[in-house]
Amino acid sequence: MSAAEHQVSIWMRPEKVERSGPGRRPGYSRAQITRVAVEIADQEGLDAATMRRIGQELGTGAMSLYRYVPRRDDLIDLMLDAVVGEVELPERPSGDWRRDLSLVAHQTRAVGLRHPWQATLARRPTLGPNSLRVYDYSLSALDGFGLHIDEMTSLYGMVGDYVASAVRDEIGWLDQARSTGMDRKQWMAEYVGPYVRHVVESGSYPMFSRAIREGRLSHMSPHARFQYGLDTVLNGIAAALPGNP
Amino acid sequence: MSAAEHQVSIWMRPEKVERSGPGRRPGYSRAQITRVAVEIADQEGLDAATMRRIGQELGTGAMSLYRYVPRRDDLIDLMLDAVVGEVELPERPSGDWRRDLSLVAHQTRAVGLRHPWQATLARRPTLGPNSLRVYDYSLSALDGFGLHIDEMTSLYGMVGDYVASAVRDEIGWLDQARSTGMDRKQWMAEYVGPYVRHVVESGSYPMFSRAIREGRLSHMSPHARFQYGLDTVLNGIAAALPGNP
DNA sequence: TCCAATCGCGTACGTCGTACTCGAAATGCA
DNA sequence: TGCATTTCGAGTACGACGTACGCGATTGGA
Repeated sequence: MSAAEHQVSIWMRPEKVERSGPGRRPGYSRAQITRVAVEIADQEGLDAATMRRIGQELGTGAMSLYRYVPRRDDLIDLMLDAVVGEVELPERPSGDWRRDLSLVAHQTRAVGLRHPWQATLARRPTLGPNSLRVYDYSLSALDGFGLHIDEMTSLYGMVGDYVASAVRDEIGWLDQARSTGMDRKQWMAEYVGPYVRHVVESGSYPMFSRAIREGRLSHMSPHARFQYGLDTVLNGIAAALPGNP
Repeated sequence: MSAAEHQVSIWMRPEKVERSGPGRRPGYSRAQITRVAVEIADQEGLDAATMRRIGQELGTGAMSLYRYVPRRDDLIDLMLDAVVGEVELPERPSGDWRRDLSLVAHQTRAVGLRHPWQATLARRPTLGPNSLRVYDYSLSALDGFGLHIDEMTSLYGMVGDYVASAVRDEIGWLDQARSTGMDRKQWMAEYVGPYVRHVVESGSYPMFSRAIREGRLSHMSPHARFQYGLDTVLNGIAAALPGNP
């Protein structure tokens, strides 16, 4: 029982609130712990957000946190949904699906860049309230075209997958830049360059070589590159919507 | 210097082979270590593939491995490219792009299910030889339609992102089933059910509720579900190819 | 034969998540 | 008001982990 219980996601084990009865009152809260953990992770990376460190930042010890969160992994789930909460969306979609999905995509990217640690976490979709809100907004944007709910899910999935992957890639470059002090161009020239040149000259990978020689994507600004890929995805969605050329 | 050196990916630090000169000859190899690590990870998860455990399986200690691999993270890169090597592809694409990309997608899914640990690793695209081979095959399939190389890259990215995300999702359910002894249906009914019902009944997430009530995706077989999403992506690509209705 | 390079690997350090435990604090009820 | 009951805060401790360091064993060339 307690073995299976631990597998249950944090969303099904709500925080006890406003208990009435005897016993000391809690001095902290999930939200507070989560906030501190996010701050540490933002500044020093997810690995720095250890239980000990979070406790220290709160003026307490590591073990106190376990009154509020069953395991560190669950805390990370809380952190993920917390940052999704920063995605700013209107009450409901505008009616222009392309504009709405673009908004979600750009907002999600912004959050990702603000909290780089979340990009490296590939996990099952969280069912937290903020994630559900974004999901619902996005699917609403695709409603009204006569599509089956499963089609909408798949189409929105394309956007979500693209954004996650693009942000992951972008953050990879930022990390590289921060840890080596070189920007993308320098890095390419001084480190990857020789290796890539070797690969290209081997002649074994003609398309990769073309991408290196003719590709413009890697010379574009991060924002422009993101937009380029997003347009590709949105064009794919447009083709699936009846009545949209 | 050595700080930056450590950031360089494993692909730029090739294994010393066939050294001539004094010194003892190596008793192991990167390939051998990688193979053992993959076997352990397949059977017991990536966390079980510790340096100590890999050494033990080879009849040696943990520190011996560091003669071959700079860091455990680099070993994981090697493992990733090694399993991509299991993707079976013909010498060159057939000319039917949809068939070719489907093949890559299904092969990649098969590899992912065979090595579940790889799904949880979200990292920058590896530049290993096997990964390059799959990349080149896929982009070749999209060649000849007059598209710019960047367009091909973006279109193939949609497939890659979808497959990665779908496999991750599928493996999430398999893990859940293995660790709790329940299949997806049981799990839904006994654990997630009450929570989902609560979410649905809150009325705050109408599209999520519709997905729960009307959605057929979660009732389909994993293979069929994968194919459904893949078709959505491939349809999106078809729309981008000139001359393909 | 001897030197210098390389390998195998034992030891040890710092760090992590977290199980266990118990005194302190806060309440409801007598 | 005093006490029984319940919950919280947090110190201590354990068993992992990755890996820095250093040394003896092995090897080929001079």
